[in-house]
Amino acid sequence: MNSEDAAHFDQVVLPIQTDSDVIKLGEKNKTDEFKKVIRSMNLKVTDQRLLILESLFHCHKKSGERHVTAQELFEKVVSRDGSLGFATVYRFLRELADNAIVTEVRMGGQPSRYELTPKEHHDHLTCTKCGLICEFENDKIEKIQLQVAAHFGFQLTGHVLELYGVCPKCQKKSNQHA
Amino acid sequence: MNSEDAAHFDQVVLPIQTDSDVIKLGEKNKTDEFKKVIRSMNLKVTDQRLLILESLFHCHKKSGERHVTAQELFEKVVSRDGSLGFATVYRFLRELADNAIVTEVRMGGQPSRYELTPKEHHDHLTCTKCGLICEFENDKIEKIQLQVAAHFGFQLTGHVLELYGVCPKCQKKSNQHA
DNA sequence: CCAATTTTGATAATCATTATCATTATCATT
DNA sequence: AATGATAATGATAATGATTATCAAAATTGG
Repeated sequence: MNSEDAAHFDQVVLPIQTDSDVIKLGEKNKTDEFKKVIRSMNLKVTDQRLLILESLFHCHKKSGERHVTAQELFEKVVSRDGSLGFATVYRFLRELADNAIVTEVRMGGQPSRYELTPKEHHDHLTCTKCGLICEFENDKIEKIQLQVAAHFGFQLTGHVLELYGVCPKCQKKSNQHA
Repeated sequence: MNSEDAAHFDQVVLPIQTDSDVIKLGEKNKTDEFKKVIRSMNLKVTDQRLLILESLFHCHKKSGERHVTAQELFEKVVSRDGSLGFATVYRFLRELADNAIVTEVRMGGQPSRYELTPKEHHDHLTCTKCGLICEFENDKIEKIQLQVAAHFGFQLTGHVLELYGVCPKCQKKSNQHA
């Protein structure tokens, strides 16, 4: 059930947004690009991995689905290849995260979400009720961080800023219940 | 293979203000104070809960142990009362967190850590070489965070800001080696 | 002290994630 | 194209943190 499904993925071709993609795709042969990505991690190219990358990339273009859980991704992928095991998805996602191709967002209590690593750094605002993630970026915060580090004599190498709150939808819900 | 990471992760070195505690203790009768805290949550006073609060407070005073996991706290507490079940610790910690008496810090993948909620919020600046943690606090960042949340219609409930860098000592070390 | 209500502790259940391992697939080299 | 060394897969069991369950024990207002 492996190699002949290649044609099968091709119907997923969508317009490409070049803003923040790590994986740059030529119009014609994205499969070749995905293969390069996989080889760049010193891994072997398999149909499963291509399918997973394909799905990830597909999500990446839809603004509401940019941060996927392993389960969600697994479901997407299984609908196209029913024999693909979820362990494969988890394993490959970890590999991708280790190689900084995807970024893992861990929100305590809720399952990790993954996104294709964007070129431009951004932080996250996460809903603690439903897991919705909004991305934002704020120059002022970045600058102050540098100042803080400097104040302690630190050489800043990275940071994690995660805001937690309740999204508008969930606020409405809890108001109704009350 | 996890517990030693946790230990070195938690060595907080900088300014610790014990007067900013939520629980104000008279020198003599802290038990009475703990009872008030418990009753303020509409819960009944039990020996277990007193012991847990006692232990939490004890940790709070030692700079290296401010952020405890439920397991760590359970172990401390069990050494004093062998019959105390860990479910009780988890339950009570959640109760305390719901009532904002303790603050839960969830760091992706790792078990939640709890600390007595300090009046003044602080963030962490962590050395990636030696694990040194400096606490800091910055009003500007806090305000911007509120603005960001408001912009998305979120009701902000918490945040994690972790800066990563190399501390002065480790900078010197790596200079010597080079 | 008593009765109504909580709390406790032992245990089982969840849920996300990992590890295991026999089977199958990949790919550099024939 | 065939081979074989190595890596990947998928089914399943294992793990680890946290929750739920529930009978027995403890608390507290009256």
